[in-house]
Amino acid sequence: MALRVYDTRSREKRKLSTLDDGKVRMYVCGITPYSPSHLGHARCYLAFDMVHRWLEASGYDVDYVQNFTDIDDKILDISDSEGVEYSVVANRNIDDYLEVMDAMNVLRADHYPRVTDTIPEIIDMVSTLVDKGHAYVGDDGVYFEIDTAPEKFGQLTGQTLEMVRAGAGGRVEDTGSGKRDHRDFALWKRVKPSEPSWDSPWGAGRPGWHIECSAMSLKHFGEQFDIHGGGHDLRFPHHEAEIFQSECCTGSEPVVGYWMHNGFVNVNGEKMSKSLGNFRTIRDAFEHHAPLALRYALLSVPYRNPIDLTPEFLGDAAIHYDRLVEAYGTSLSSDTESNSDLSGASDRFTAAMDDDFNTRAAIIEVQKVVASSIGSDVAIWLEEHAGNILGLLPSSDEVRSGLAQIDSARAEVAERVESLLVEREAARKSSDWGRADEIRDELVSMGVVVEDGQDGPTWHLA
RNA sequence: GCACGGGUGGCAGAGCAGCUAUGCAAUGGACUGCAGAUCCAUGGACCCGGGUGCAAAUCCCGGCCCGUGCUCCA
Repeated sequence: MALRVYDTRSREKRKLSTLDDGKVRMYVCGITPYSPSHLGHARCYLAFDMVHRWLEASGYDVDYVQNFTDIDDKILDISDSEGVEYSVVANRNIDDYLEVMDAMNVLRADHYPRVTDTIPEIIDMVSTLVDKGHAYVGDDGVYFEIDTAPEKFGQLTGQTLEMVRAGAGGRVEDTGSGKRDHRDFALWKRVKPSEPSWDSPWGAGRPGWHIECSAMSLKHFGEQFDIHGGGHDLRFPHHEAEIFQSECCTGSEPVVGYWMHNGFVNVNGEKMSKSLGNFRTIRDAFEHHAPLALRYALLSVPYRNPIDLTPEFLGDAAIHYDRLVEAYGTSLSSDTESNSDLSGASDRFTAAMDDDFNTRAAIIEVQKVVASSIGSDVAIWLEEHAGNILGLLPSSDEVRSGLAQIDSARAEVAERVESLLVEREAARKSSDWGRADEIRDELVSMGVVVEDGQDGPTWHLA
């Protein structure tokens, strides 16, 4: 039994083997905070939160770094139009991000470095690349020269230099004017005096898009680390650019042991994007779905597969989530054991998670336990597996206080309900269905649902 | 065009050589004044064509179709 992780670079699941035994250094590309977080972000950071939790549950000491790209063209566009500092826009959206992630039980990373706090390290890295001949200074910035390390090209996407040359077509002219080759990419962009900028040996400017991740991972982890995560779309060019920058700077390779990429979110079968008008923020989704029900939905498909968030899919997840919480609550207040085979469920759960974090298969084990048993041992099992590992449960205190609230709400109406039910049973006995249904309607209007069973009626709050 | 990932029952979605996936929906039954809930049971699938195996959704070859990427993107 060993954890196997799919690595985009080698295109296979490999047994996890880390640089230091028992320790995992994990870097995940964070957000560019130019807008409120959307469902694609939810999928990505929920996936890596799950990875984080499973690694720790498996006994690893995890050092988890996730950056904020807090200076960028889109942030500047927004701050210009609002007439505020770029940091106002960035901080507002970072706060939004952390809030919605907290609501979905995402554990905090150990470090959230920002580009604007990493400028000296970025400048050092660019300087080294220039000194080593991997980068050159053009008239509008500093560029990495792909032809100095062509063997590193295509490690994550399988593309060759020729393919990208052919495929880029008309877009070539739009990219930096100082490039010698369109496949080269910017390390440092010289900017207009009116824009926020930092001094550098190449003039005032700001970092290119890819360099911050290389600089931050080098700063926090050193020359090599174990897991690098991010969205599927970042494989090229962003992550391939990181390989160039990091490995050419330090000379150590591979910079990353396992490249992990999560699949995309579709909405009703279409890729979620602003141009299609089906772009949804996490906050909007909270209007219709409990944060943890949303988490349930997003974890119920293996992280590498695309996921289509249709109303039916989200509705199913909400049903399962409610059942899970109910079973947990009932089990919490039980003082007898279920006598069911929980160790078999544990084994299958572990095997599923060890197989490249197959949360779908793991959740099925949770569903089976939820469906089949109630007991104090079930409460403990659910708390560990559905709660601590998958992060799908509110805390036991929250569940208990939720139950207590329901109890007190029940107690408030209990007397009235019981007397109405007595009256209704009398009506039913004399086959006065009109009167019986009238009383049931009255109870419904009080928010009480009546269910007739073999041993007489039972009721609960809607 | 090139690269990568896919095509599984009504729907969603695992499995990736042999053993009921699962959930929702459906059907039959129990219960039932009606409703609801619950319980039991049942049917139903692996894109097409070849190949290798005792055995193929699962491996190989060839098609067809879909998604994503190819310098905004998690």
